[in-house]
Amino acid sequence: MRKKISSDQIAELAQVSQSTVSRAFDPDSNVSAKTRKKVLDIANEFNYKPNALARGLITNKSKLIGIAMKEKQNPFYYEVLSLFTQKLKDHGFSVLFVHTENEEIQQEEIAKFWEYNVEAIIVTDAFLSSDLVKKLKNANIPVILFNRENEDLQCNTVSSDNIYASQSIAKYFYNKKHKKILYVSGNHNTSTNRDRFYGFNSFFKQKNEEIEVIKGDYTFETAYQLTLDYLKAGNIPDAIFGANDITALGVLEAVKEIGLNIPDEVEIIGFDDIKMASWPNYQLTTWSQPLETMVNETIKILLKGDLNTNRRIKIKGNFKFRSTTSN
Amino acid sequence: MRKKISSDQIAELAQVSQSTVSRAFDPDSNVSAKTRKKVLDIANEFNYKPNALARGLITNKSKLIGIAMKEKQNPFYYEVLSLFTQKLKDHGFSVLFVHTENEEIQQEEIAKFWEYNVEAIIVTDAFLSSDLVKKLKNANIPVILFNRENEDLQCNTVSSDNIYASQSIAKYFYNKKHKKILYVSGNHNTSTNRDRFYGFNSFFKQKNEEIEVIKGDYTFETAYQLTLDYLKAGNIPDAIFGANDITALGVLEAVKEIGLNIPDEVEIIGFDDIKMASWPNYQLTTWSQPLETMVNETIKILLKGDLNTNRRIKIKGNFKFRSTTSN
DNA sequence: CTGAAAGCGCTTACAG
DNA sequence: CTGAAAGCGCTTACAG
Repeated sequence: MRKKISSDQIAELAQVSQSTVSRAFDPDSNVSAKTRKKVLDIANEFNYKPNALARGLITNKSKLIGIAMKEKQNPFYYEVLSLFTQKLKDHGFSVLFVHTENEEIQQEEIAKFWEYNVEAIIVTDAFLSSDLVKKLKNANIPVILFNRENEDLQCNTVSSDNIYASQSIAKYFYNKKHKKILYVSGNHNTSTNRDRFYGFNSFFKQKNEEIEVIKGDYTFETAYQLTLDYLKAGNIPDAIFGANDITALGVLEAVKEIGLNIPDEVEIIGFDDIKMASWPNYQLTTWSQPLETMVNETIKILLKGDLNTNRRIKIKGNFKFRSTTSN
Repeated sequence: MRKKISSDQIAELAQVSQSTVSRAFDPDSNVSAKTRKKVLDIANEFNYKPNALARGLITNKSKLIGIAMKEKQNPFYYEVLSLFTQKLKDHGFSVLFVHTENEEIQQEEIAKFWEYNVEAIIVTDAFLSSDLVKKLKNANIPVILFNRENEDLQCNTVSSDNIYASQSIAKYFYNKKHKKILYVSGNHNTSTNRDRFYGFNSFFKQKNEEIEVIKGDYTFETAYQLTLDYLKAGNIPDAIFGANDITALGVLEAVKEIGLNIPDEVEIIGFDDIKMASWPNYQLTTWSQPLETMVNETIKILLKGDLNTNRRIKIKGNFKFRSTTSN
């Protein structure tokens, strides 16, 4: 098994020192144009590329970012992953990816991130114990929570402003003079659900109105089944807020099945604005998360590399009106 | 900015040599139980973990696998990614992930894999030029194509047996005595579409029957729109094969919208068996790809690390009957 | 079972 | 602008 070619060999072929080969690959290094061209040409010919492992070792910058994601069959997070890999690449970072199962990420799940000396860990739709965050901080690995918040955690956080969003949705329903309002929730142990419920519910509380709640889990199946049961029991809401799009789509199908007219008899609003929301058969009105801005803000924090900040960045989204509301 | 603790420092704390610290972390190394415990305890106390970059450099084994994926809003491939990261972890590998845009992956898109010395590259739902494959082979990086095939490419390939599958679907429709058969295709430049069309079409050719074709692109929207146009033009097929589930779901919605009864007037079969296919509102009959087996086979090849094989592994799937067929 | 030492392939002061 | 040399943090023959 032949080994890959190294800078030593390129140096010999180009008749320069190994340091010069190294410099030729660094645009900021002072190398004469002629020498650089010679080196790069030969490197190209032999398909030489600097070994990132060696580089990472000596510079103590792995140029690696760990992304841990708890997949929940929610396409939203795959859009997140795609966006991150693309944008991070623009900054010279590569992505070490790990899939996690639990809402709270365990140390062993991200141990590899540690070993590979990642420059930051982005945790998407899950969180970690404050103990783990502390350990990581000691090891000089900043953690950024994406779309999860936790007051106790000493780390940076980027999410959309869930309370503002759900209040806006509540306000929309309120102005429509809807009386029977239903919230179909997401997982109870998530900050997103907590905030969306809080914003939505507190708005109506203020107006002295009660809302009804179905406890979902951010999946289509649960939302569909429980909403169907609810409707079959004779409950006819005027307006339904599904805690995420997948949930709202489950709601939508249940309402359709019962034969209620959407949006005339029931208005439905989701959250996320995943691609499916715009499918012709759904045309779901939803709250659009400003994904691109969120990703950009995350990368901004990461580029600063400031470990001791504890920022809580919340980004406002906006309505995306389609045909499950009448406006 | 404090640096991470190294084996040197652990050695000093444990009053052993640095080599002994290293050995303590290798279960196959001969270290007395007592020494190992002492070292590991101290390592644990100080959150020391061997630096994978340094290890990769000296062993010339990065324990990194590159996965390149062309996302196509097809949830199937996210299940693939999840499965791979989980199973590879069991073998001590970590995943460098990259998202690509084009059907044919460019060198610069996977240059990072090269630099990080990945032990293999898994390409999912896309392919590479034979030139690139050759270069990678020279650099000692095996490529495994997952769910794409290409006769010209000198690399290993793992996919489900698309021809067998589509022939089985054709046979199913044929035995039902369906006359007007429609195939809604995927992208024409993919091997999956080529094989699925070939298997399906050739079966009917043999029986001297013609099928009709709509040119889709593996997306819901296109399948929905074109099928709707087709139906509105007065075409009423007895049976439709959608080249993947997302396509079949688009077809399903179009057929529903026209008001045809499924499965009595029209039978529909998809391909993949994504989670959505089993959603209560769809209940799509489909051809189930044996995902787990496919992933296992891929990892098997990878563990062998045999660069010069050129295997074409095809795995047979099976029907998953739901309510878009009557049987 | 343990230690001293070489070396993986780079980057980067230092010197000229 | 260029080269010689040190060193990043490991693994692994080699010797004892």
